[in-house]
Amino acid sequence: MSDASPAGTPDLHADVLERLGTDLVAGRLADVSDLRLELVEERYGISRTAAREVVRVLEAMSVLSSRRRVGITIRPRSEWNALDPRLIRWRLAGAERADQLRALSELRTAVEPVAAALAARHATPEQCGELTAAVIGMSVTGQAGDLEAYLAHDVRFHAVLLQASGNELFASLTDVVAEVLAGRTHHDLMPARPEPAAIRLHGDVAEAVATGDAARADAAMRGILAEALTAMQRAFPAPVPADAAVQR
Amino acid sequence: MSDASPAGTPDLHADVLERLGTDLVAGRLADVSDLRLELVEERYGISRTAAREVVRVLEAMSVLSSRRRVGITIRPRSEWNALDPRLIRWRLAGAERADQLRALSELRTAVEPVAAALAARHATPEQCGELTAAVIGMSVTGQAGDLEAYLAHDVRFHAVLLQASGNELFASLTDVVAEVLAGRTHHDLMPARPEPAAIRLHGDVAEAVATGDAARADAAMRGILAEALTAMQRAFPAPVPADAAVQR
DNA sequence: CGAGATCAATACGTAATACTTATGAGGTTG
DNA sequence: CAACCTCATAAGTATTACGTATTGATCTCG
Repeated sequence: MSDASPAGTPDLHADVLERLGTDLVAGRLADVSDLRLELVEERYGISRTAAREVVRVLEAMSVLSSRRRVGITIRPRSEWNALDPRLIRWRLAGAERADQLRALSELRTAVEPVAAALAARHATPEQCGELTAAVIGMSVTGQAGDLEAYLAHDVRFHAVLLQASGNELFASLTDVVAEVLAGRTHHDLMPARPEPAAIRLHGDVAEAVATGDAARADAAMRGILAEALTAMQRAFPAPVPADAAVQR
Repeated sequence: MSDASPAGTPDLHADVLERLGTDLVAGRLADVSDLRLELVEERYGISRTAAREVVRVLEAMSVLSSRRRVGITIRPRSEWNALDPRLIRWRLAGAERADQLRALSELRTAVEPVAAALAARHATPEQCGELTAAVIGMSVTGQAGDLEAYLAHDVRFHAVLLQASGNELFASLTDVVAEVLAGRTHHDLMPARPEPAAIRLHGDVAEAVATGDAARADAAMRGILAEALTAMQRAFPAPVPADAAVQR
C-alpha cells in the first residue's frame, strides 16, 4: 500500500493524491467554482505534470472529469467508483465514517455468507486448516482479553474465507473488510472480551466449510454478520438516512 | 464513459489506457521481462509524459507498480482491484469472459437480494413507481418478443433497485450489472421469449419493495438470480475451477 | 433576433533536462 | 571465502517550456 507522507521515501504523487482525494471527499473543494489544473498546481505546490498525473487518477475513479476550455469539474458523488479501496479509505477517515461503516457492513452482509457457501465448495485443505487455526487463535486470545491479537486472527479468518471463495471479486474485498474489523477494535466500541457466541459461530463456519456444507456455512456467517451489524447500530444509534452527505 | 477509439474526438490517454489495459488483462505482456516506461512509449507510439499518466492509472488499479532503477512490474492478478469497472469490462471482453461472468453472477447473487431488502425500507414513491413501470415494460415487450426493449426495461429495473437500496456501494454496481444483462441478451443465450416466471418475480420484488416487505423482496430477488445463475451455467457448462486464468 | 465568424481559455501532447535512488557489480577487508 | 562497503549506472521522478486543439463565449452581420 503506497504510503501517504510518513518517511520511507517521499512520494510526491502518492502524497498529493492522498491530499486532493481526502479534500474532495471532505467536500473542501465543493465551493471552488473554477477548478483548474493551475489551481491544483498552486494549492499543492507542484508542477503541471505532477498535477496532471494526480488528476488523471482521480478521473479514473470517476471523481473528476476535465475538459478543454472548461477545466476540471467534480463529478456528482453518485458517479464515483464507490468500491475503489482508496475512496473507501478516504471516506472512513472523514466525516462520513459512520455512514461508510454502515454501507460496508451491509456489503459484508451481502457478500460474506455467499463467499462462505462458495468456500464450502472450493476451499483447499490448507485453507480449511488456516480457518480452524484462526478460530483457535481467536478463542485463546479472546479468553485472554488480548483484543489486538484477537483482531489479527479475526482478520486472518475473513481474509482466508474470502480467498477460498474462489471469486476474485470477493477476494478483492479482503483489505476493506480487514479495515472495518480493525476500525471496530481501534476506534469504535468492542466488548472488553469478545462474545463467546461470536467465536462459536466462526468455528461453525470453519467446520461447515471443511465438511463442504454450504448451507450451514452460509447460515453461520449470517449469524456473525448479524452480530456485527447490531454492534454497528449500537455504536451509531441514528441510522443516517443516506442523504445527509456532505454535498450533492 | 470515456470512449476508446471511436471518433468523437481522439483521446490519446483513454485510447492507450484501453489498449494497455486489455493487453495486460489478456496476458500479452506477461512474458516481457523488463517492462519499462520506454517500452510503453515505443509500443504505443506516445511521449514519456503520456506513458507515465497511463501507467499511473494502472498503478492506481494495483495492476502495475513501478520503482526506480527496476522499472515497471506487473503485479500478481490476485492483487488487482478486481472490482474496478474498467478491469471488469476488460475481462469481459477477453478470454476470461466466461469466468468473469460467473464471478459477476455470484456477486449479483450476494448483493441484489440484500439491495432489494434495503430498498423495501428506503425506496421513495418515485422509485417504486419506476420499478413497477419497468416491470410493465418487461411484460409488454417480453410477450411481444422484443428482446432489445425488454433488456432496456430489465436494466432499468435493476438500476433503480440498486439506487433505491440507499447504499452507494451497491449503487456503484449499476453499470456492471447492466453490462451483464446486456451480455446475456447480445452474446450469450437468452430464450427467444423471456420466461414469464422471471417477469412475475420482478413484479413480486417491485410489489414487496412498495409495501416495505423486506423479506419478500429478498426472497423474490433470490428467485430472479437463481434463474439467471442456472442460465449462466447452462451457457457455460464447465464451471471453470478458478485457476484456469491466463497467468499467475 | 438568430446564425455564423471570431476569440480566448484551458486541457492536451511533446520535448528537453536535471534530480534521485536503488541495485548490483566489484572491490576490500576480516 | 564471506561479509561488507563503494560506486557507477539505470531507471523512474519532477520540473519547465512550448506548441496544438477544442470549445464555450462573444461579437458581428444579415
